[in-house]
This record gives sequence, C-alpha cells and structure tokens, in this order.
Amino acid sequence: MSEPAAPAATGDFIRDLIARDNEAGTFAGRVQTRFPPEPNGYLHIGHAKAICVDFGIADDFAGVCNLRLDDTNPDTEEQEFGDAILADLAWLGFTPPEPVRHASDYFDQLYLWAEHLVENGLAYVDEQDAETISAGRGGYGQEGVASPYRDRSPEENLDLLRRMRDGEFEDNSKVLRAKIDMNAENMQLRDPVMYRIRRRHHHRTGDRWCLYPTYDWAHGQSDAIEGVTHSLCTLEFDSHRPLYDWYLEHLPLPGDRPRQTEFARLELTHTITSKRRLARLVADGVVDGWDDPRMPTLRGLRRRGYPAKAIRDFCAYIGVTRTNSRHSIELLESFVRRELNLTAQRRMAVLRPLKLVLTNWPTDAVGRPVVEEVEVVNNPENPADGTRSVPFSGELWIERDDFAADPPPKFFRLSPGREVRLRGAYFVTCTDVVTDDAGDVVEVRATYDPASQGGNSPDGRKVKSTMHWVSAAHAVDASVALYDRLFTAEAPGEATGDSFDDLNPNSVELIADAKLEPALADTPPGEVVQFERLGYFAHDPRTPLLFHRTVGLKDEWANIQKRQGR
RNA sequence: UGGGGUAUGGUGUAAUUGGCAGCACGACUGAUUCUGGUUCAGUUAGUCUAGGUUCGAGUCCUGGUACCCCAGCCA
Repeated sequence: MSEPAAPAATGDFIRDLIARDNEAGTFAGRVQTRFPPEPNGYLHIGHAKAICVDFGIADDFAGVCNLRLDDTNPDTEEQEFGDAILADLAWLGFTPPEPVRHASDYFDQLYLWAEHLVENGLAYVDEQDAETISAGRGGYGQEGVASPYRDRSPEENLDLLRRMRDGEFEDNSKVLRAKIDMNAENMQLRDPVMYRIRRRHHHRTGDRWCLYPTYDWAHGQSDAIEGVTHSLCTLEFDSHRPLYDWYLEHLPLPGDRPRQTEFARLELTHTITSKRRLARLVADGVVDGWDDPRMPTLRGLRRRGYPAKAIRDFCAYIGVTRTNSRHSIELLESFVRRELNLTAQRRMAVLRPLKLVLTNWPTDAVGRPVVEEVEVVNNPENPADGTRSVPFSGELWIERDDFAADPPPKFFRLSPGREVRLRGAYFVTCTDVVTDDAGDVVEVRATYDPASQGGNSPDGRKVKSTMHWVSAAHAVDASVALYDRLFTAEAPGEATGDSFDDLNPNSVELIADAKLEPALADTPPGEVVQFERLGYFAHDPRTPLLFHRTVGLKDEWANIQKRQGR
C-alpha cells in the first residue's frame, strides 16, 4: 500500500528516534505502534495525519500497527462509530491487522492491576465528590490538599474497590485514585482518577462492569498488553507522559515498557477538527450531515471527491514535528489537483449557460440543423484513456463568463468581432448580441469557419482562446454544488472564541440548471471528472446528476482580475 | 500564578548534528499548450530578540519575548 519504504533512518524526529532505538537494540529491533481513536465520532483530516504517522512508521520499519478502539467511556461511545472508523480507514488505504483491538478487551487485566496498586499502597478509594477532588488539586503554583481518605490501609482500599466493582455503591459516589503526589508541579500527577462508577450499558462488555477506567489508566497498560513499543500521540498528552510512565513502572508487565512520543496534531486553515464542534455543525443543520462535502471528515472529503492518495501524499509531505502549526488548505488542495490532473477524465460542462447561435450552420434536407460528432481527448495526461465523440450543432451553450460585450484588458475569450476556438470543433467569430429589456445579453450570435473543422484553421490562423461548449439539443441538465470555505477566517474562532462566528454564510452555491455533455450522464457514482477549464467535480454517490466541485482549476484569469481590482 | 513544549521567506517544512540556509505551496516574469489547466525556465522573500563561545552559529551557552498545552470522574 505505501510507497516503497524510504530508508528508515531518514525523515522526521520520530523515525530518527526509532532508528536509534533499533541500533541500540532497545526493543530487540521490534517496532509496534497503534492507532487508538475513541469510537464516539467520525474520522477527520486530523486523524488522517495520525493514521499516516502510526501506520506509516510501523510500515517503514517492518513493524505492525493495531487499530485499537479506545472504548473506556460508555457515555459517548457506540458500535456504529467503530464500524465507520474501520470503513474510513480502509478507504484511506489502511488495513489494520485482525482482530481489531478494544481497550475494553483489557478491562479484566486492568482491574487486576488496579488491585495490585492498591495492595502496594499506590492507589486508594476516594469518596469526595468531583468538585472537591478538583478543588483539592489546587492551582498552578499552589499546593494541593490531600483527600481525607488518602491514607486508608491497603486492606480497606481493597475491600472498597471490590465492593465498587460488585456494584455496592451508587454512580459517581467513589473513585479509585492513584496515590502519587498532591504537590507535583505536573497536575497530572496529583492523584489522578483511575476508575469511576457508571452503571452504563457498554456496547461490547454489556452490563458486566459498573467500573470504567479513565484514559490514563487504560492507555499505557493497553499498549503494554499489545506489545506496543512506540506509543505515538499528539502534543497535548505531553504532560501525561510522566503518568503514563508511572503506571507502567509500578506494574508487573509481561514485556518491554512501551514509550510515548508526542507530535503536533494537524490543523488546517479555514477548518475545524474538534469533534464536539463538528458534531454541532451537524446538529445545528449548518451542514447536511457527517458526509457533507464541506466537512473535513474523511467521509465528507471522500464525497467531495478528494482522492485518498492525495490525502496520504499530503500527510507524508507535511511530515511529523513538534511545532504547533496550521497548514494552509491550499497545500492540501494542490495535492488533490496533482492527483486528479493525472487521473480524472475530461468532460465539458457549462455551469452558467449562455446561448450561442451559429448563424451560418447548415440544415439538413428537412430543415433541421445538422449534427456532427467531434472527437475530443479524454485525458491529455494519459493518452491511453483515448477519445470520445461529442455531438455538435448550431445552437450551443457556452459559459456566461466566456463572453464579454465590452471586454476588459487581457480578456481573451469571446467578444464582438473576436474569433475563438470551440474545443475540438470549429473557430467561431462573434457577429452579434441579443439583449433583453434590461440590457442583459441573452444570446450571442456568431459564424463558424467550416475550414477549421476539428479545431484548426488550414491557413495557420491563431486564436487566443479555446472554450468549452455543450450542444443545446443534446445537453443533459444537472445540479452542481459549488463549495467555498466553510469558515471565512483562517483560524475559525480566533477573534471571538467561537468558531461559529466565522461561518461562511455562502459556503455552498447550488446551480440547478447546469448543461452537461451527454457522456456525463454515464459517470459512475462517486467518480471524479474534470469539467474542462472549470475544475474537478465528483458525481454524488447517491444522487444521479448531482456533482460536487472538489476543487477548481488554477485560474490565471481570476488572478488577473484580482490584480485589476475587480 | 507553577510546570512542560515550540520558534527558519507570506505559509509549511529541510539543513550531513558547528561548515555555501535547501524544498514545496502561494505570488510574480517568461516559454510551451486545442483547458488562462498541465509542463518547463526564472524571480521574489527567511534563521523570534539581546548578548556570549568559536576561524566559523539556524545548530552550543546566558538573558529576554511570543505562542501552545496542563488544575475532567473526556480522550
């Protein structure tokens, strides 16, 4: 799946570190990572980076990377999300080894280890409520206050813990805490909670437990059980590392102690990746669902037409660092264009139709306009894709933007008196314009040069522009959704604290009457094609003749207009 | 307020670990082109700051500054 492995020693700081571990024989040369999403939402572009790091590094060092669903909190997690994660992962191009692991697979072992800590005086049952525990931690630079239950005997703690497990106590009435240091400068070490009591149905363990482990208590131990060597996570867990190590140091582990290394998460301009806020977009109806093409979810990007390979290449390109940064979405888009340019079939579609009538176009014996078939290349980047024939006649749709009654400087397209090429067909010269009462152009008239059949004039005459077109009599009507950034601000929420203040009210424009060349009606669901001169468009997987603009082509004319201040 | 982390062109990332600051995106100029696309050639612009060590500092030392993370029974 991944590219031929780059020499393992080069690259980012994590690969360097692993290469050094291997030289030193730290884990006997073994490399194992894991991708541990919580099954409480859908995977997004931020996860894609983590996936590429976790799986990519394992792959580079001939190691393994498990998928582990981190299902320690039955309040929010569901089976459905686990299934979706697996599907999205497969789409991205990664197949985790069987079986898929779950943190809940280790609940028994975890509990046994909790008793071990209790027996060694390293954990205790606290009966304070959440608020009191929080207050007791103190503040930054302030000392903590020990719980009055902190010095219970191991025997008493063990008895209490077992009764907690057996369901003798009410939800939230007691917790098990690690006994570390209430004055630690690192807040994570001020006696963190290991277990809470929750009578919830767990999607995998059912009603077997009323005790559920916290992330910190479950994570490192799960790593150890699976044999993970390098536990790679994002920067915000940096301050958890001493805790990760503390648990592992005080437990009788079966093998090597895994080691945690943190790297920066992926942030994109004009994009949010908070699961909570993404969920709000869906709940508030700002978008149509988790797979809305404006969503940064993997399913959204997929429906939008982003190739998985483009996402993988992007992630490989941005690399792995410890610097918090926000990558520009344009960079991601450049990878999308690069991939699609190579693979997408070219087609012609007119988004904002303007009628073009060829006044000297011939009619047949019964007075109907002649129809010709013209051959057009499917993909100039890949001749093997061949050609197709497109019907051409005397009444055509052209792009409204491709005509100007009063052409601005550097405008090369059609305007009165000017000759242009209709792609693959003929040279045409604008002779006349029909306007309505408001003075708007409703039809353009032109003559065609029969000698230029196929798109070239035998006298070597040049034109400055080649335009796409669709024969009016053969056009297929379709809907096209044009997307803009979901958030106008580069860093949504930076100004006011609420990213929703930066929502772009015009993030989608739906065009209901686009005119497509006939071949487009046969586009397979989900396929991405290039509408020539416009951009890449993805055929909706469920709704026929609905196309989503994946990304526009680079547009030099737009830049010129910008420079001209229009 | 205490602790931890990070600073390289507009943006993001490299620099053989003390030896010519490179690449990409963007922007700009030109060439090619039956897509104002693609491709090709070129231009633009950078080591947070103040000192120090050194023949030589993005890299080492000292002091500042800015930003990010940590006081959930979320992950």
